Formats: sequence, structure tokens, C-alpha cells
Amino acid sequence: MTKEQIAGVLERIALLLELKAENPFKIRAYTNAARAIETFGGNLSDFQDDEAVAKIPGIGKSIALKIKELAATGSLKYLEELSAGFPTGIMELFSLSGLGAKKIKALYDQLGVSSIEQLQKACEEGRVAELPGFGQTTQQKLSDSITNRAAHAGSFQFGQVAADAETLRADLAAHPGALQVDIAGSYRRRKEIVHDLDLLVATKEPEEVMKFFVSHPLVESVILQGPTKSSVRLGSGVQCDLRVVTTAEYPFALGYFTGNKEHNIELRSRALQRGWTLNEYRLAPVPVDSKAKKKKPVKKIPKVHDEAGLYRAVNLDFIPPELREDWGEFEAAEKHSLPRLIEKENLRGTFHCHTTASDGHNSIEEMAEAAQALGLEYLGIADHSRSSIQAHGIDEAKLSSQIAEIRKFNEKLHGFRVFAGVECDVLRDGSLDLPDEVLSQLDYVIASVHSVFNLNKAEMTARVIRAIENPFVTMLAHPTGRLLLKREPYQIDIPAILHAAARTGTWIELNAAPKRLDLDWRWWPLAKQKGVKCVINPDAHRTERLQDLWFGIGIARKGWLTKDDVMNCLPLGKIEIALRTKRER
DNA sequence: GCCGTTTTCGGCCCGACTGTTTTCAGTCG
Repeated sequence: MTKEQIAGVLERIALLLELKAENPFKIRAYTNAARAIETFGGNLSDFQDDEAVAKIPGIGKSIALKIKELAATGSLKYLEELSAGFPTGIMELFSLSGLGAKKIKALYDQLGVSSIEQLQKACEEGRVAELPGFGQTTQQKLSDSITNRAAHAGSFQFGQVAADAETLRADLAAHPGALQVDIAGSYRRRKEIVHDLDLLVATKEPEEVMKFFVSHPLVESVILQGPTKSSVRLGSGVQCDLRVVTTAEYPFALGYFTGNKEHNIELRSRALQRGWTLNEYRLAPVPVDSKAKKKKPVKKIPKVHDEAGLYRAVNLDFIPPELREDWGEFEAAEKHSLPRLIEKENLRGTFHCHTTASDGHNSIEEMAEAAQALGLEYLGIADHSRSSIQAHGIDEAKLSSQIAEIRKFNEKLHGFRVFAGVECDVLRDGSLDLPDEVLSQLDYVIASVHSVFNLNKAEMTARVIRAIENPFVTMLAHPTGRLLLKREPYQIDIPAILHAAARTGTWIELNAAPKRLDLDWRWWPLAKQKGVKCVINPDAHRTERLQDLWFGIGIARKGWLTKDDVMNCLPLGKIEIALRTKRER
């Protein structure tokens, strides 16, 4: 049984306990345990070892035994007993916004509603509005919620919401009443998937700013509106919350709404150690507790004017937003060993781009011009090889003429260079789609898997390792083949791939296209530890998409990478040497 | 049900907003 499946069972138990109106802290214990299992990164091959499982913070004896039973038998008696009290369909009601356990229980007990379909019918017949505690408005909201639930499912690729987010940020910043504006939340942490947008404004005119926000043209409907907090639904379907605070509160609110839950808990506990409580508004002395036997000496609360001041107050270096995942950043910030993360300006060129020769939409000249406009010094052209029929892959003859075209084009350029490459398919057996004689004429080669995704882990891993053992292969593109929210990664042993990449000196791509963002940020610290170099590529099929490099920078920062870890931060002269050195290994 | 560098018992985050109420329960993040 996988971690995810176990976590799913624990979450289900929590919901059932909620329906039974159990002790809320017991319910939270199950929710916490689910999260603990999900995010547990340690080495635990066997969930049947209940003593080891109980050592995971948030999991105790009782839940560890239930996990053991699950892992051993695939089922859980406790869950079956709990489930017996309710029809199976009732759980889906939790997915509707505005519906929690209490209301679901009331609908079930009094109307016999136990599925979304039955709820819809009850709303249409006006029976919901007649229940005590419900009314016309609630009935209408539930009905709307059912109609829109597919569109509001609530997961978006970062790139799908970025344009709206930046428009709102800019328009709010232009409002005369807005003193400071940021997009906080998972967006600021550059998560590859976001569920909502959290905007924050410092102002002396909260009502004016709120009014401006809820009537913005991107807003489709207003979910709730108050003096300090409003929530709206944008036309794209994403929910967007705005919090309004004073300038003095701003750094606390920005910190509070940026860090993930675990990061914030750690930050608050550090404040508590010093005798302070931390919330989204301020740092304050812990309220005097009459029951306390001894009084803790309270340190003087320092003045905080910005986020850096907030971290300084608890003896930490400033932690960049991308790292606020409770993933080792506190230890590093304490030891002053946080890396100096890569920035957009560090990029000097990029490699994985397509032209009209295969499935791109622009010519070599147009792509080169766009790269220059972005301030880059070099651009690699890598069209698909012949096996990628769907992408109009090119054969040896076409590739040869493209190489000649690029060489000739370079003669006209000054201070900028186009490199001739190819995105060469890795065939089923790990051999490459083009012979070495052809590959040797190029400046570099990208190896990519575009077919036969369904191999088992061992076969896929061996296939890719064979490909990158070819000395002409410079880099491995999108190593897991995932398409965020659309296609799962294929089965592949990433640590083994990284090991092989370190051995052969092969660079690993961080594909910056927002639908991929592959290799995932969670693997980059391991890559770095093994000495594997990163290359950030936009996989651009048209000039505008070169700007996707920006998404790649966000993920590289999340992966703790510096400019020294990323090959395309090298200037032109040095990258030319690096490309030659790779194939001479 | 989990946890403990004061505690093995007694805490466990809490503030914002809405709708249905006449002072608050439910939901959300």
C-alpha cells in the first residue's frame, strides 16, 4: 500500500468522525497523521513496523497500529465500522464549497440526502431551504456550487493563473490607496500547482481598495466581501482572496500568508520560545496565564518593518519565499548557510527550442531575435528527430541542411550565437533515433523520451541510462515525462538516473514549460549533492514562449539551486568550452 | 488521538465572513 493510499484512508476516517461529531481534536489527529504520512520523506519501506511508524511526528501508537493493519491486510476494521453508519456516496458532498460535516449530517438525517445528485434534486424541490439553519440563500448557493463544481475543482498549473495574478497585482498597485501589494500564498512560493491566489494590500483606505478589487474586470463573481477580507472567483475559475491590512501589519501578514502551514507553525513556535505570540498582524507578548506556575522571562519585542526583520527577530536569516516549505530552511537559516538562489538575470542562454523545421511556429532568425530581446547571449535550436512523427521530426538530410543554415546565420551575428542541436528520441531499447555520425556534427544533443511510456520502472530506467551513456548526449530533457494535472510521470528511478548523469557528466533539464516543470524541484537538492548540473530550458515552440524561462527560475529556486548549479548561467565563451568538454569525456 | 527541556493530564490556532438568527453556528483557510 502506498503512502498516498494510507493517507487517503486516514483522511476518510477524519471525515467520518466529523460526521459523527466526534471530539474535534481526535479528528485533527487523523488529519495531521494523514499529512504526516504524505510528507514523510524518510526511509520507511515497511509500514507494518508499527514502532517505526509511531516515531513519525504526529503519529502515535493507536494510528500506527491501524496503519500496520492496513499495510498487512489492505483493509481496516475500524474504517469498516465507521463507514457502516453512512451510505458510501455521502463523502462526495464534502467536495462542495459551503458544505461541512454539520450541514451534511442535517441533510442526511432530515432529508435522506446522501449524494450530490440527491442534493441537487432536493434543492430543485425547495426542500433544503425549509430545514432549520438553512434558507433560500444557502439552497441557491449549494445549487450553484453543484453546477460549477467541475470548473471550480480548484487545481491549476502555475502558468495558467500567472497572467491573471500579475494583472491583478499591477492594477492594485496602481490604485492610489494601495501602499504595498504582493501575491502571497503558494503562488509566491512558486508551487507548480496552485489552488487559489492570495493577494495582500497595505492601505489606509481599505473600503476603497476592496471595492476596486471586487469590481475588477477579471472578477466573475464575489464569493464573500468584508472590510478586511474578500474572496472572488475569476473568469478562469480560480478563487482569489484579498486581505487588507495596515502598513505596520504588512510584514506579518505577508509572512503569514506566504509560508506553508508547517513553515508557519515552526515560525510561531520560535516566537513562543521567546515569550511572544505571532499572528498575521503582529508579534505580541504571550498573554499572562494565571494558571502558569512560573513566569517565563519575556524578551523585548524588536521592531519589525519588513519580512527580513521578522526572521531576524527569531534569529534567522531571511528565508526566500520559494524555500518556505519546512524542508530544511530553518536549519540553514540558523547556520547562515542558505544558498544564494539563482535569479532570472543570471541566465545567459538556453538550449531546448523548436522551429518550423519540426513542430515550432517560428524560424531560426525569429527565435534568435526573441532570445536577444530577452538579453540572452546564445540560443540552442533542437528540433525533433524523425521518430517523433506527431511533431514532424526531421531526418538526417533535413538536419544537415539546418546545421548548414545555422552555421551561415552565425556569420552574420556579433556577440550572439546560435547552437545547432537536436531533440533526439530515445527509442524503446535506449538507442538513439540518429546515428553517432550525425550527432557528432552538432554542437549538442538533447535526449528525450516521447514514446512507449508504459515500461516498468527497471526497463524505463535502463532505457534512459543507456541513452545518456552515449557520449554525444549533452543533456536529458523532461526526465519524467509528466504533464501536470494531465499525465502522470512514467515509472523511472530518478536517483539512479541522477547517479548515471553524475557518472557521465550529462546535464539534467529543468523543463520550464509550465505544463511540465520537470525535473520536479523536490529532486534538485539530491541532484546537486551528486554533482549533477542543471540546464533550464523553455522547450519553446514559438518566440513568446521563451519567456517560460521565468517559470523555470521559480522552480530552480524552490530546488535550492544557485547560478553555479545551472549550466546556462555560463557566458558564451565558457558554455562553448563546456559543450566541447562534455563530448570529449 | 497526539504530545511533553515546566506537564503523563490537559491542552490542542483562531480570526473572518455569511446566513440565519436576535446572539451565534458553520465553514474556511
